[in-house]
Parts: sequence; structure tokens; C-alpha cells
Amino acid sequence: MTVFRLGYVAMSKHVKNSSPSQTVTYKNFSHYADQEAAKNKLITIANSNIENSIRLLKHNKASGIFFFRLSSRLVPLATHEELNDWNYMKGIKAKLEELGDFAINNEMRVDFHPDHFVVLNSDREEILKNSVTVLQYHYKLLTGMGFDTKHRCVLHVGGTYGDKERSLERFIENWARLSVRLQQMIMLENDDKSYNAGDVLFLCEKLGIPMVFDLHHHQANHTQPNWLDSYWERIVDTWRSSDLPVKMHISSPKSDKQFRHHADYIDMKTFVEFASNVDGSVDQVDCMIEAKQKDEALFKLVEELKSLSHLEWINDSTFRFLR
DNA sequence: CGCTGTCAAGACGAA
DNA sequence: TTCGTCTTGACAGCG
Repeated sequence: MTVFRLGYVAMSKHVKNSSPSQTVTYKNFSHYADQEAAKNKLITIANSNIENSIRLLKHNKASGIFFFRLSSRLVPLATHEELNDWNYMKGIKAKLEELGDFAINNEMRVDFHPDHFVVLNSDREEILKNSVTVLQYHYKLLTGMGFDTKHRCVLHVGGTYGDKERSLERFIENWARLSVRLQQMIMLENDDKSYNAGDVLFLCEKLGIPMVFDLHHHQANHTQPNWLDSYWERIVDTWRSSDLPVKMHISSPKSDKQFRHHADYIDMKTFVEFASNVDGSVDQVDCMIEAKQKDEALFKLVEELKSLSHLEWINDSTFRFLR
């Protein structure tokens, strides 16, 4: 019987004033005459973001949630090229350790999803360089928290540049230029426009990368609609080298017209259909709920699932099917 | 205080 | 080749 564990993304609709993504724009930062004072301000905001992340993890624990995506914007301007000699780790080390200790002591799975400006298959050297900088930033955060850094960052493949085959090849070429520790930090996800599940599996199998399957993206972008027969077993296989359970992204389309947009909540029927389809195929599947209403969407989904009689609950966010 | 505009990034399609 | 759009949360500034 497969265990299904639910998590959510970065911020809470329930906990007030708990943004982990407060920031300063570079334009604003550059207006300060005293650069040291300005950097201290950035550190203050970063520590507030990390403190709010700790608050969110405490809220999660109280709610029985042990799977969470941290904001990638914890440290404002950390990866900005004008601040490339800034040692931001020094000022946030203590808070980061506190965050990591809490997550580790409570056996939580946390990871990151750097935004889509990390493009490993870019044909521009500058973009690749910036992408590596962003990955190194995530590596430092994970290490600062005391985490095993393996398979903690979900990425998309990137752009197609008018030639998808060539752009897939370029991903492989650029991948070889990454350090092993950055390679091992990465998971790859199918996207809703360019690289479908088959494309991502090709890369994941060739390069030994765990694949995060996004069901909603698959519905928006596929050549083989039947993911269960076409891809599922291969997706599970990409996780064999990982210590972490298979990871999924779950969201629902906002509307037929805006199909690719995320809805406020999760359609329970679609989720149950997915879960029952994969039940028994693997020990555990971690499902990241990506909905506009964040944790409230998770709570609503759980409430609806709890009205079903054929589920057994391990805690308030984890269940399996009864035989 | 609340609304509108601005910011940041890269891809991509239109003009 | 340049520009606008997409996307997202949060900040800045106006009234």
C-alpha cells in the first residue's frame, strides 16, 4: 500500500504576517549612500524571512504537515551580480541552523524550487553563469541548514530556442559543466509548454536525475495522454538512487480558458483518481500541493478526503487506501 | 489606508 | 530587432 503525504508551497494563508519572501529591489538598494548599512538591512530582512519560515514549520507541525517548499527568496539580492562579493552567509548562519534543526528534528522534507530564471540549457554563457550562481546560493542555504543537499531543488529544462532536440542536447552538454554537488542537488520537472514528461524522462534517465512529475503540466502539454502506462514506472525508477520518496506536483486548472493557471484549490476527485491509479506501485509518494490558497487548499483537500471511507490516516496530511 | 504602478528575471511571439 | 506579454509577490508612491 502506498503512503501519500501532502505538502504545500512557501507561504501560509493561515499564519498572518509570515512572509518568507520580503525583499529589497536592486534599484532601491542602490540608492543607499552607505553600502554597509544597506547590506545590514538586507541581512535583517533575510533573518526575518528565515524566522518566518521557522514559524511556518511550527504551524506545519501543529497541523500535521511534514512536507514543505521553502521560499527561494530568503536572502534579498543574494544572487545579484553587483553583490557577488557579499558574504551574506555570515549574518544568517545562526538563524539558518535554527531552521534546519527544527526541520531535521521533526523529520520534515523541505526543498526549493528556484524560479524559472535558472536555465541550464541556455545558449547564452551569461545566463548559464547566473544560473550556476543561483544554484550555489541554494546549496549554501541547504548546507547552512545542515541538510543533505541531494535532490532538494526542482528545476525545469529551460527554453526550446526554436529547436527542441538541439536544446535537449545543450542541456546535456551544460549539465556536464556543473559540479557534482550541484548536479546531485537537482530534480527535473515536466513543464506546461515545452518539455513534456517524455522529454524530461529522456534527460533524467540519461543523466541520473530524479523526475518530479507534474500532473497538471502533463495535462496541458503531452504527446502521450496516458501517463500511467507510458511513463509512471519509468518516473518511479528515476527515484531508485535517491533516499527521498517519489515527489509529485499537484494543482488544478483555474478554468478551461486559463487552463495552465493554478486554481485556488485542488479538485479532490482528480487527485483521488491519480492516487488510486498509482496505489501499490511504490512505498510512498509525496504530493506538493500547488494552489493559490496555499495551506488552506491543503486543509480543504484533507477535509474532503476525510469524508471518504476507504482511506486510513497516518497523520493529518498522510494517508493510504484501505484494502 | 488602499489602490495603482513598479520591480525583477528569461523566453517568446508580435510588430 | 525591438517591444510587449507572461508570471509572481512585494514594495513604492500617490491620492
